[in-house]
Amino acid sequence: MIPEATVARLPVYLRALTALADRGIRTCSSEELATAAGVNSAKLRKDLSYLGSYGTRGVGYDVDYLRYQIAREIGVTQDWPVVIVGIGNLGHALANYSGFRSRGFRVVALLDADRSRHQEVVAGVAVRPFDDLEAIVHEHAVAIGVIATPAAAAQDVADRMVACGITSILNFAPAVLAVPDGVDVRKVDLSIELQILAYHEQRKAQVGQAAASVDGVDGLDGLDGAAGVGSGQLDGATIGVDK
Amino acid sequence: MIPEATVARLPVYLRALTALADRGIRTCSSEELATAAGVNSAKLRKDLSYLGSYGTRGVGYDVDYLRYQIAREIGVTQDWPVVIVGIGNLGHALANYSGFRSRGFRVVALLDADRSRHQEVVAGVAVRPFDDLEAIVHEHAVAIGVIATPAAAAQDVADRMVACGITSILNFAPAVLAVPDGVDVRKVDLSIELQILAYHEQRKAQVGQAAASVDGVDGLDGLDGAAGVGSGQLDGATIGVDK
DNA sequence: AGGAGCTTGTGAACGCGAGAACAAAATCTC
DNA sequence: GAGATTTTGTTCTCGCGTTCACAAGCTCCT
Ligand SMILES: NC(=O)c1ccc[n+]([C@@H]2O[C@H](COP(=O)([O-])OP(=O)(O)OC[C@H]3O[C@@H](n4cnc5c(N)ncnc54)[C@H](O)[C@@H]3O)[C@@H](O)[C@H]2O)c1
Ligand SMILES: NC(=O)c1ccc[n+]([C@@H]2O[C@H](COP(=O)([O-])OP(=O)(O)OC[C@H]3O[C@@H](n4cnc5c(N)ncnc54)[C@H](O)[C@@H]3O)[C@@H](O)[C@H]2O)c1
Repeated sequence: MIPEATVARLPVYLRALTALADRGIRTCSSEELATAAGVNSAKLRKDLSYLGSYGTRGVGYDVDYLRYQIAREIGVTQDWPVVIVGIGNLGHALANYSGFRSRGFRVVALLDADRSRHQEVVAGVAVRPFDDLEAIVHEHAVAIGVIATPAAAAQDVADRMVACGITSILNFAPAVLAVPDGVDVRKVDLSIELQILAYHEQRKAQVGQAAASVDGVDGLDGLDGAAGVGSGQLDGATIGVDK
Repeated sequence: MIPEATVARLPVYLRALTALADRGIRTCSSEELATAAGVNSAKLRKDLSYLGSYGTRGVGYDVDYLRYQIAREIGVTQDWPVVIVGIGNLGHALANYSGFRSRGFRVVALLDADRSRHQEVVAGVAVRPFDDLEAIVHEHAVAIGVIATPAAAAQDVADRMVACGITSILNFAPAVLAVPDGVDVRKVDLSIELQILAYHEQRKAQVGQAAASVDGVDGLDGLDGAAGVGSGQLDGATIGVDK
């Protein structure tokens, strides 16, 4: 129903609205909200129009009301239980991350295959054996799992998650996961982000060099609009399994 | 020159090729590589065609040769110096992450505004005062900066980075950064990823409910293809500043 | 050497998202 | 209360990315 690109921006709007509300602002125009969210106002209005007509012409949007509507549409008015698997460097950071709870997610369990970690308590939650996964998923009706294990273990963990009934996975391991239809996978991949930056960085350097060697000394004048403009942030799909 | 969507997938291909090489495979078809990378083979071939004709018809691609060509195109045959600012929970994990060095990036400095952290050494790199940023950037010719501070500090840190000459920023803070033209910003936002999953999760639940109430008892049979299919992973642009 | 069998590289069609532009609706002014 | 002003919601167009389908080209076998 709602385009995927719009769904990806709704959380940004939600955050911007929360920031406005925190500053005591009760009403805002599409222009203001768009600036706060880092998009242009036409796109913002079109995105919001998919949810319904929650604005008032000539006035703008009621911050709290719009916030609630977006939150409801995304589904973060309720609390989502989440399990994190792989409590190493990254898993610890995630477990300690306060942004989870404040945005509608609750870490109900931390799981790790390494026995020596089972004594530990991170952010008030005990680290438990990976084999407890099924019991926990059933007990708390967990639908969302986070994978922070090494890449080699990621597919196994995903398979186990799916077998337990988890239908949404956030994967931090640099591995391509195969999952059945109906299971969503999103990946967060630091190295890929850096490599994309490196690519553009290299191009800037090349253009600079070429301009310098053509113009003579200082090829930096005409570059402002030429380098790194207009490129969006979009990643390849990793959802479902392709046939 | 190369479409942005393709640039974002090249690192995935690179990783898949490395995995194949590690398994001793010297040659692969577009079909095999596409499967390993989680995309379809037509897209893979088109992506690779932007780099040149590095395959052999009837045979496929030489794994090592293609790997080198992609690495060269991305710019990871050279080493990129990187600074990380904000050595808290997440900053520690990033500093300890070995995937950096193995993929063409070298952490040359860890910076934090908090004095009490300046004694610390993480993964062999000392945590230094944030004010050392300029000296470090100049000394090591740093072009890429990583922000792992709280959201409130992110814009300040970005401004300082840009002032020092950094032209690529990877931002982990949940904040919209405004930067001048010519500076690339990519964001990694955990909460947004989770919220996108929550949205789809909620929709699955709604469809399940509707089907159950219409079909009578068990509405789960016909759902396989209906829920969470074909949705890609793409995020709103955060590059450059919009006017 | 020549044909059969693969596999790549690309032209063309299609669908989706971005952005501009405008009409509809609310408030404000007098 | 009527017109001016502001701001939303929507239509339309353009461009990009994905996918299909096939011709071009390489190898192997006979
Ligand atoms: N550290 C980072 O900043 C960072 C950044 C980007 C990506 N990553 C990726 O995130 C993942 C985790 O990184 P890390 O630095 O925390 O690694 P880590 O080695 O510190 O932690 C991995 C944890 O997973 C556990 N584990 C291993 N196999 C398991 C299994 N089958 N089931 C359950 N738990 C298992 C290990 O016991 C360990 O505690 C890796 O795939 C890494 O590539 C990490
Ligand atoms: N921890 C996570 O798993 C996680 C996940 C997603 C996003 N994030 C985001 O990443 C950021 C860091 O998270 P964290 O959990 O590591 O927070 P943290 O509070 O543990 O660490 C933040 C660090 O930044 C330092 N800092 C603050 N202001 C600074 C400044 N102006 N200059 C330099 N350093 C400064 C602080 O001293 C601290 O060491 C936050 O914006 C958070 O929202 C964290």
